[in-house]
Amino acid sequence: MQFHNSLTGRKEVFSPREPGRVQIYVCGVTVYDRCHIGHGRAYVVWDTLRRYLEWRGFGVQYVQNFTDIDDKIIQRANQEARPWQAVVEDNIQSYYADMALLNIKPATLYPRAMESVPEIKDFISALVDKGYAYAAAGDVYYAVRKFDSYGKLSGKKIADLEVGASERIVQEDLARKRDPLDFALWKGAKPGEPAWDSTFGSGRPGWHIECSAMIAQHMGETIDIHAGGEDLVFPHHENEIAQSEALHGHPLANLWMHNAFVQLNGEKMSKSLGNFITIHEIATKYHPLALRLLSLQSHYRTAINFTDESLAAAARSWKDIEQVIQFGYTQNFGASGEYVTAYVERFTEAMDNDLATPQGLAIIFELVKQLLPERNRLVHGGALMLDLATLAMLWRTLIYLLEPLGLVGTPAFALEPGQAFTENRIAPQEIAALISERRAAKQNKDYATADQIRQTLMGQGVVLVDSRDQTTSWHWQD
RNA sequence: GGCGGUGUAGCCAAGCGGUAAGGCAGGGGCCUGCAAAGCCUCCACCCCCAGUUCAAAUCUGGGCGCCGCCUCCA
Repeated sequence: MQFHNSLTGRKEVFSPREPGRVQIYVCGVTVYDRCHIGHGRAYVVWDTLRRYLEWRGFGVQYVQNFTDIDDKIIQRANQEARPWQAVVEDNIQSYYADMALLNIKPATLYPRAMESVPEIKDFISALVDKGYAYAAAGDVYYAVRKFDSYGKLSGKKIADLEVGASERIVQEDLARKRDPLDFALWKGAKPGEPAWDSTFGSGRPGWHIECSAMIAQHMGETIDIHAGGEDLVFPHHENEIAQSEALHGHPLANLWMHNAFVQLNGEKMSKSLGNFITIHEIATKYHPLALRLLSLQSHYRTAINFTDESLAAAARSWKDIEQVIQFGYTQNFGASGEYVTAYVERFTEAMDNDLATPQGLAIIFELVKQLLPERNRLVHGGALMLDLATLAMLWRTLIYLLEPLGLVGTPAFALEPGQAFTENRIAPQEIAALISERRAAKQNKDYATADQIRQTLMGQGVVLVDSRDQTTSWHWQD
């Protein structure tokens, strides 16, 4: 099993520190707003990593934080004229709901930064004691130049950074910092903002220190995998490394993995740019697993350009998979039994190669392509081409392979997809009446009337299927 | 400007030196009163130029385009 390590820039054989056990930490969201489809892609990717490792037999500790204090949260609370805690709580609940839509397994632990303030303060004190950090007028800064390997993750050199930093420096911060590159570990309290007491004075933690402190608190000094969005490589993850490795003297994580972004019209989608579509919004129009499928159709290190066309295509593909899944359940093919090992081997080989989900999905579609026509033959009254035992084995293999991709199971849907269309459906008795009316018309060779009835029902989402034996069956369009 | 990534059909995408997987969309045919479903079938000068090689989408060199990071951001 190989994964791409951002630290070395190449694929490496994966070997956890303890055999059979993997610790993964993923940087979570700052909870001042709802999640957009970019967040969805990111967490689908890391959930798939987690599921795949579990599928391969590892025990996985998956920890993902919430940043629950920050300038934007304070700003949002002021706008909405309510406590920052309320903004945080609402958005965390929305986060859980949105992730459930995408069939993302709950993390082992969701630590919140504000629950770890004591640990954060201790961490900062220890860095000060070791000479890596210094207090300045109520703030505490990390002295970047003290950490020799600063820049090793992002490939940046201190000399290159100086230019950028000096151009954008905020004058009042510069006055306190010994060096423009230094970053805040503790921010001195400002009037009217939430603050916590500390030996450095009243204030709140900087963003980067949260993750370092919470990883140490909940997972240990070195973990197997640290993951997050590629935008976090610099400065966030670089700073985490500087903090944790300066204090502990050994690697924070052996493997660093980063997901590429979702673009909208060729441009980065982000809260800052304001060009985002929320997961919630998508789920009212499409089955949310179509979004999961779309995310997995691209490799996690490749940008996805999100368009209506690509989502619509994914929705059609998802419908095929969904129909095949349903087919097996109605046929009672059973979840246990033999698999077609050739498919399992090819799937495993693809996924072992840096989580190559597009190739994994190609194998999924090979199975779907065999099963779907059989399902359709059955629905439309034709005879099956394959025997049931073979179909059952193919179906079981499909279900088995869909599991690590998170495309099967029972997602806790907060919204019923397509609910708007199902509420006012035509009654089956009415359909039956129209079918017999149409049969009479057909017998009289009144095809105009027959076609009109077909059209009418089609408008109601009902598809009529004529069989050779003069009978007509029907099913919902979706 | 520095660092990183990427460029394969209308769209997504595989490919890791041996003559272009798979999916979506689309075209044609058989079947059908019309449909649906099924079956058959069609659909790529691999960003450009120059090398290496018997052989290159794949390797080397040089261009060009797009994206990201360098500032809060998955």
